[in-house]
Amino acid sequence: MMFFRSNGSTGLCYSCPNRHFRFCKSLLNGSSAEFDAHAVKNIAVIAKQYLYRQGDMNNELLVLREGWVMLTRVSDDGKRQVFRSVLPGELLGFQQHFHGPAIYSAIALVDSVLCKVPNSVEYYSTQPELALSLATSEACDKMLTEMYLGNITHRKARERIAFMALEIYHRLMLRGLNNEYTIQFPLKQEDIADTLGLTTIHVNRTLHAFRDEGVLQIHKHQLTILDYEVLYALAGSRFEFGPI
Amino acid sequence: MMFFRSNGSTGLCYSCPNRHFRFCKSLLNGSSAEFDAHAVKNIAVIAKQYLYRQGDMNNELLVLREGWVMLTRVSDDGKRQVFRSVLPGELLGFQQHFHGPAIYSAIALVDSVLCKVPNSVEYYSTQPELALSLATSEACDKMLTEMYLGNITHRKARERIAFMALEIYHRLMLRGLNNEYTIQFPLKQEDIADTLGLTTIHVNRTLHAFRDEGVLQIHKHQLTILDYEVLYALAGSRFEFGPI
DNA sequence: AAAAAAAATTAATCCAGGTTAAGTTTTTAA
DNA sequence: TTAAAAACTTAACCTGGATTAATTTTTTTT
Repeated sequence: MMFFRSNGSTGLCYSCPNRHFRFCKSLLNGSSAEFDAHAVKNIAVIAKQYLYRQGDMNNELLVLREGWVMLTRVSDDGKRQVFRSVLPGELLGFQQHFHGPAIYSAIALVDSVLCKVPNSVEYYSTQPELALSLATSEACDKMLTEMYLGNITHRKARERIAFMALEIYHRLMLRGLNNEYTIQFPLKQEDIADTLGLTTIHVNRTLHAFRDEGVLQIHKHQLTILDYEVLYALAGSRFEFGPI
Repeated sequence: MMFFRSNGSTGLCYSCPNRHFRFCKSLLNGSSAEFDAHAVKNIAVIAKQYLYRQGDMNNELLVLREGWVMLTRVSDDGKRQVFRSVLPGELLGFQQHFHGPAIYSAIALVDSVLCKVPNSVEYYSTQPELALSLATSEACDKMLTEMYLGNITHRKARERIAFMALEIYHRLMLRGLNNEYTIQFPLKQEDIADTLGLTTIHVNRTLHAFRDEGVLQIHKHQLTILDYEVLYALAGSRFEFGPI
């Protein structure tokens, strides 16, 4: 774990903004004496650090406490696929085989803090509520991936970008991480391109058009929705069937 | 459940070809007295019947025993997305909210038999191993969806079709449902198109080219791989990181 | 503060796959 | 057994976005 710069502090679940959501809620609600919320290990990473890389074994199971993590995979032919962004409160690192190789890399895009959670079959085999929470978390990720699949398949560049912007805005808004119509947005044009199956050049062209039209603006790592109605019409309200 | 034609028989898990795999294995291994493997309700559907439709509430949780089920969703703009095929032994119908609306429709492409499995939070809250099996099942679906996302994003029509053919062949082979290099293949060209984000016309063109080149052939609902090496090279071995 | 690297921008050309518009064949229903 | 519907096929043309090739701006490192 040489990539991590641990701040050494014990967890502070009881004051964590994520404590009422998703996996954290189940962890804290559990009647288990085995899990001590005060003993959650915080892990701090700085921007551009990898949490793990595709192929790595024995990964941790983590919840993102604050920051922004992006999941990417480079295929044989050298092309990079960005799968999705992991936002605060979301689980990271669960897969079919607990200790099998990771199929994608996880990179922190900004300084981030993550919390280590139990990651053994044995542990979850005694905690049905937590195991079910794992299942729910996976179902949410699956649904998000399916939404992107449906968005990219058959749709044009403008619609794809509109969808992606609204989807991320929506997901951050549910966490109260927006400021009116503005959000922090650490993704580069290349990241957007590799998420949506476009070239950087075409993403640039399209973003320019959106700015000229007063629809959407990305400037200095801030994304601002200038015309929600137009963006919504372009996105096709697909993002609304997403996970809660 | 008026769509279903139940054969009324009790389940025969102990002679089911799926009993050693995935969710079924966990069901049967469970020491719970609550689940009686002899009481599994079989549900038979004929080809072209919907198991449920997008928007339906209170869906069953099902395992496909035999046959072929396809998951599709029609979006606002009338376009249809095919998400994936569900093959024997796979779980069907789990989602974030047990009794929320289905986000896609499930249709049987051939006469099929499904088994009803427990579908209440309460049940899984007492069965940690089963809950964990749900999580694993969702992780597998998620990985498959991610594979398709990576395949479709940035790749050309020939590669997409090669990938899809090999992926399905591979998944059926693991179940022993192949005959040498031939599999039963109930998908229409339109289904392939709606899976991969292509037009029916271009799928037709490409399949013709594959047949002329001696790579792949689909005829009378049978898919035959004529040149595995070439297909494998086109697919980019992406399908190998899939679920087991 | 200067140098180097990364990211964003702009323009010109090109092509994979979409669109439109017929066919033809196969399957299903009457 | 025939009629109708669904699925498949073929061809001509067109366009959204890829490719190639610079240049400029911003960010990071020294």
